[in-house]
Amino acid sequence: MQLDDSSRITIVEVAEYAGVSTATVSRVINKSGQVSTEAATKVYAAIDALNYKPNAAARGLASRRTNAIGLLVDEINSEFFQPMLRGIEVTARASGMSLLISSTGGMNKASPPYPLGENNTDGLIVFADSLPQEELIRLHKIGFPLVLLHRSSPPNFNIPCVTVENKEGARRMVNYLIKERGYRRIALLEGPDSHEDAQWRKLGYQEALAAHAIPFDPNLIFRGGFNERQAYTTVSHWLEQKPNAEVIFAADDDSAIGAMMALKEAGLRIPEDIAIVGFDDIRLAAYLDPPLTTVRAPIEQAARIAVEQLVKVIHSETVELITLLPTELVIRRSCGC
Amino acid sequence: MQLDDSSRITIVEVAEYAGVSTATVSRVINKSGQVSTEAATKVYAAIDALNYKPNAAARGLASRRTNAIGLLVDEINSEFFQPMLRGIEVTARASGMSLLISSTGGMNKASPPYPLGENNTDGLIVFADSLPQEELIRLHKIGFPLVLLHRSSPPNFNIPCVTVENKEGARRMVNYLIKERGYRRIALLEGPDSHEDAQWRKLGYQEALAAHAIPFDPNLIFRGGFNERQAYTTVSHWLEQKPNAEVIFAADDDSAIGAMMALKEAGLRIPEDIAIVGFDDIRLAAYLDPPLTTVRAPIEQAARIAVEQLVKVIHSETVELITLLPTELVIRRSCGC
DNA sequence: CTGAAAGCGCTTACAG
DNA sequence: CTGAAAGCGCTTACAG
Repeated sequence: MQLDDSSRITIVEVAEYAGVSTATVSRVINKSGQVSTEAATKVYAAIDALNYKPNAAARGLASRRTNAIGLLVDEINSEFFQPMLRGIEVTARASGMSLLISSTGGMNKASPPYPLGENNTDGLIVFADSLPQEELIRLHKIGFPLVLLHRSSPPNFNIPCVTVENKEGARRMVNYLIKERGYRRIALLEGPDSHEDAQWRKLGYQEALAAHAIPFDPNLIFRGGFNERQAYTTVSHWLEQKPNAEVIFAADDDSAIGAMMALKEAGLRIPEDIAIVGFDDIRLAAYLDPPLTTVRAPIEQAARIAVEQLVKVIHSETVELITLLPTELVIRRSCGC
Repeated sequence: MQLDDSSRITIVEVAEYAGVSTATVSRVINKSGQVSTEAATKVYAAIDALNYKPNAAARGLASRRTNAIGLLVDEINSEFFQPMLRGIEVTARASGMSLLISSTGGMNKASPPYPLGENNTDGLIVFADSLPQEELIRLHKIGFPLVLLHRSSPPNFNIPCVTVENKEGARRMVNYLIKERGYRRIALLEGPDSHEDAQWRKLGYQEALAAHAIPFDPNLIFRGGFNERQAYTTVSHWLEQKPNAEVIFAADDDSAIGAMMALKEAGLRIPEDIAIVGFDDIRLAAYLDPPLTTVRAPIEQAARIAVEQLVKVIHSETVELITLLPTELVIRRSCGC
């Protein structure tokens, strides 16, 4: 279906209607350069009368700016993304930038082409492991604005990143389980190795154990994959071996949900027979039976800040290289409180 | 921060490197027109060697296509959006289209400019009430590809739409409450008037009552606003007047959650003192206490189909004018079963 | 099958 | 404060 060409209004028509040059129209639209009030008034009137809308592609080509930022994620596969996408969309729009969203989930992430980059955006928010390190470095080297979300910069490259206090949150949670609840056999349902949130949370778990002189036991580490289904399967199999953990620390709430389902199916009572805690505090966490003790992560806020930083980088302003947002323990009944 | 200009590879460099014209390079990239295998091989080699990426703005300007589709929503404010955004992103990428997402939530929706339209996309998915009817009609009149999601076409304009069987789902739910559960005083916690899902669901409610000769009682209609907080407030106030409804039909699961909270706070047992049901079957519904009886809506599937249709419209293919996806009763304990 | 050239609709030095 | 003109990096008739 072709657009009705007769209705295509360009800057030329506006200029003619207003009796000025296209350069002046451009200056008025972009509020760039000096324009007399008189000329500006005529231009605004013309724009209104003709219902003119600048062509984004032409602007982009001429100015070498797209006025768009991109968000790259792996896959929109959990509740986690609702607050994140909301924060990004709201802030992008408030900054006057268009927002392009794409995922690299289906493709071979190791090699190009990637859907978003220097040819179609002014800058990119890269979530977690949605892009390989080499591509990050390539983009950064050509001076392309980049902000990492829930991931830190490759060493020596200083790409700004925004994330939450994963290690500290996990450390505090495990510390709480040991000190306040008296648990010593704490299983970890860990996230994917490729996901930095998972790595930091595991580290926090290990540090807390060490601080209490509890030896790290590899037999208490299991794959939850930040994924309900995988956690369910893992925990179901695990239970067949009569494990003697007192509590499961699920590295995110999604895997906690899967684990809880497996525990219940095995006839175990939570938290009497085995306790469980999660991480993130997604909306569902408070509604589980029993309600899930977890670590609250400010997901929407991190997303907002990432966009604000990206806009600054695009404008060549300086930004924090590392933004670490505090997390907070949320004690509910699943840990035996 | 300026991109390193020396690294800017254009189609001209590729053509020189390959020893062909830019027209040939363009034909290879776009697989348009005839190109000898020999020439194509050289071009591919050049693209690889130079790490060339076509400039999206230039392509858009020259071809008058942006290769992008837009999604317009009101506000990304509930879990509902996770499956919807996922469905749209996945299908857009599978179709080789970029995806622009924006919301009209903060702005005065009645008047332009709108963030997405004919100047920056090849077509638009318009969700619910994110755009006023006049803008829809304006876009459609200039031949701009449009698909409506969870909303039907303005009369006489035949804009393709994709939605779920709201009326039928609501009708079946209320019918079930009357016939199987014996309820007769059924309160409706309705959604926003501006949201078509809300209108159809109310209609289904009314039809089911009529079919059983139960008079429609305006005193049993309350505003839930498709919103947990609003539903909570509404139901809390309502309870102060000692209402005698036997069951609440919340027009979506979010408002059902708010209502349940208000009921519990008032010391009412669900479903013994008052039953409740919802609509949508968001993930949380199954985890509520008691688990929520609701109507399952295929949200992700509707989103996928909408994008597929939009791509067809962009390619001037014919599509269904109305796609109505079936909904399904999901019986859980909140209705007294 | 291929290339020269016009043109897409803007922005931006440059000159005045 | 204003305009003429070049140019952004592609695509696409057109001619061969």
